[in-house]
Amino acid sequence: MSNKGARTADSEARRKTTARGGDSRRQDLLEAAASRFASRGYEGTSIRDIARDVGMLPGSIYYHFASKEELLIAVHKEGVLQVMEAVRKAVSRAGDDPWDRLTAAAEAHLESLLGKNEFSPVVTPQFTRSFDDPLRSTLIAQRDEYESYFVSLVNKLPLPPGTSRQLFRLALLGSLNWTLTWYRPGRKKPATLARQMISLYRKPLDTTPPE
Amino acid sequence: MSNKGARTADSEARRKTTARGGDSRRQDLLEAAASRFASRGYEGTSIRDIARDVGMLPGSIYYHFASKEELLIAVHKEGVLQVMEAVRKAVSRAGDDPWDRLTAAAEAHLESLLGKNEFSPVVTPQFTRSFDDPLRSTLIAQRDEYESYFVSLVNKLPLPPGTSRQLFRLALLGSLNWTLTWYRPGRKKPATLARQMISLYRKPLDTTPPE
DNA sequence: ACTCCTAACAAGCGATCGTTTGTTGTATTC
DNA sequence: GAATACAACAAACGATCGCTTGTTAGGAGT
Repeated sequence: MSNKGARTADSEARRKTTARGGDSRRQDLLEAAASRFASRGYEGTSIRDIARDVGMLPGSIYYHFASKEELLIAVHKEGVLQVMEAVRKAVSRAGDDPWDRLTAAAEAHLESLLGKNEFSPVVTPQFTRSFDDPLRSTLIAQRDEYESYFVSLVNKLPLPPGTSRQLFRLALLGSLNWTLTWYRPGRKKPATLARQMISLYRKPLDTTPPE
Repeated sequence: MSNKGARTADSEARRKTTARGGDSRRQDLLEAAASRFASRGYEGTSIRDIARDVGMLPGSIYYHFASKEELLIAVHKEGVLQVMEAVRKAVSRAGDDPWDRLTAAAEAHLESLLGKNEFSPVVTPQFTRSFDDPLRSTLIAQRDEYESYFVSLVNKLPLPPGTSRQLFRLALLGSLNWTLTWYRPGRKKPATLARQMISLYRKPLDTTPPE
């Protein structure tokens, strides 16, 4: 019970800043940056663009973030967090069957990737590709924490002997993530898409009779 | 030595320019731009970067290409052409079996995507995503010509009734193209990867007995 | 009341961006 | 040998880039 009251809690007090509303401007900046990064890319987005979106002068951003790069890292981190929480929650709602759990994860994954969430496109490794190594490693490390969750889901799957679980995971994630390039909202719900993609794997597509 | 027969071929003479080497500098520019675009992205690449790579002053590029955007379009076009030729040739070498033909196409696709070819990463739709509409439509139109070839290959496949051929095609291309984000050379050959990915679809992964 | 901190504004820094313009050496053509 | 076309150089244009600095209005804590 070493809760000493206000003395040790100065770090928490600093996070709330103005007491009412929290650091809402920081969140505004994160969202505006995520949206811009997702649609125009990192290099294609200027500090001035983001500032204009939130109604702030360019220089003022540097009160909240030390650099454009740190803003990117924060956006990426927030994105990983949001997707990971959505997936974890969906899996915990699913039953014990390993396929059901993987399906629930895929559904939640696609829903946050294609849904209203502006952060998730930034999280994709394809986004990370163009950076070089101090920054790149940081982003990959954040992302890996999420990806390893899929490893454990796939490992629990009863698969035919000789099947490469790693390859299956990468192939499935590829199919899912690739929807970002062609999906148009309205046609089919993301969750439906995810379920259908998984069932493509479960059932055999080859109808030619073995001899 | 002075070939006199080139009387009527002034259009061809114009393409070769200096007679020795053809328009080799234009090709140099295309390759340098492709390599930069692939590794740093379009916005992350400056005209000065490309000029330095080929040993030329920045302004000189504008003798060969009217703008940075036209250079991108030319790079993209060349990339589509190279991949399409490789795939067409591979398919024509394959037999009549629809699965064999699709497998051959996937192998060639992955080989040029992951191999030494610097152009192919630029061709991926993920690269196209961040541009806006006059340019974006141009690139997508170039790419669609290639993608429609896969449509015809998948359409010839004997699939179980009720299977969405469109979804299967998109899922497969997703798995293949996503390798760009995780593949590291040396571990496994691209062609092997392609074959294994297709076989993931052909055989059922679900081993739970139906009741 | 008095500090102190927060969160922003205002202005501008040097660097780099895509692009333009004028010029020049060098082959090719007549 | 003169005229032409090619393929590049040299220099700079205005715009925009990420970022820095100095300042200020207004709450919060004591």
